[in-house]
Amino acid sequence: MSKCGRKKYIKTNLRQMTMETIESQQDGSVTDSVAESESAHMQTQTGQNSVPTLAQVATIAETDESAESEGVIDSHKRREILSRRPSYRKILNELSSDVPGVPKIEEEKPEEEGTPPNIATMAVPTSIYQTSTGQYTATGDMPTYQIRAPTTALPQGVVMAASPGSLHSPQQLAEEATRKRELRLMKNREAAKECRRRKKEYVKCLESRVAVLEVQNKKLIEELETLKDICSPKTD
DNA sequence: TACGTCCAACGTCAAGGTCA
DNA sequence: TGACCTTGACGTTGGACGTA
Repeated sequence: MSKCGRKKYIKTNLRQMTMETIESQQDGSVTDSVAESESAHMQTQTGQNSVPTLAQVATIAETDESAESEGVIDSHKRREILSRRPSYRKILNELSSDVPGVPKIEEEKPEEEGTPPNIATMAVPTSIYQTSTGQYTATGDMPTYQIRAPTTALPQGVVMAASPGSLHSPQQLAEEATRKRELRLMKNREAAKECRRRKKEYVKCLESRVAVLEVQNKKLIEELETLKDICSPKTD
């Protein structure tokens, strides 16, 4: 790890520890604005009760504090409380059905739909890079890393097509497990990218909606003032 | 120019959600 | 019910930018 990288690693850990300390002392309030908007949205738009609101989170946290004398919320518990929310696509699509003008997050690209599921849909990057930590990335913007050429012309998933019943030796089973893991990681990699893209789109949409609502609010206030002026009796 | 800081993006893990 | 999907959390990285 480079010096800068190590420094950032230490800094990140310190920041994380600091955040945990702060959060444990803030009545369980959430500092993440995205999570805040999502929770608030969940309460107002979908009406689902599976995800606690901010107030509920705070209440739960306070209850925990009373239970734990030190007042330190277990990070795992917080994670359980805050972890699950509906997908951005779902939230936004529900929102768009309620409010005209709110764009929907589009479904998967047609080119992906045109391919068979699972194995054949695996998108294999043209260039796969291996980082210094052994990670792989397909961004293509890291020239300092050596290019790791694909071992075969076919996606790895194609090899996965072999039926498990044909595997006998422990070595074959191990290879199969490794391939399954690599396939899962690759799929999850792509899913994470897509998820982040949706999240950005979702946040943009919320921001634009805030702007629209602010304008509407301003207009209504002005209208109210005008009506007040009209309706109020003249004193002189 | 070296260094520090911030930020965006990434890969991975874990856990809840969804669906056949 | 198991396989797969989705997404928050975490750790890591590189680039941009300010500063001494």
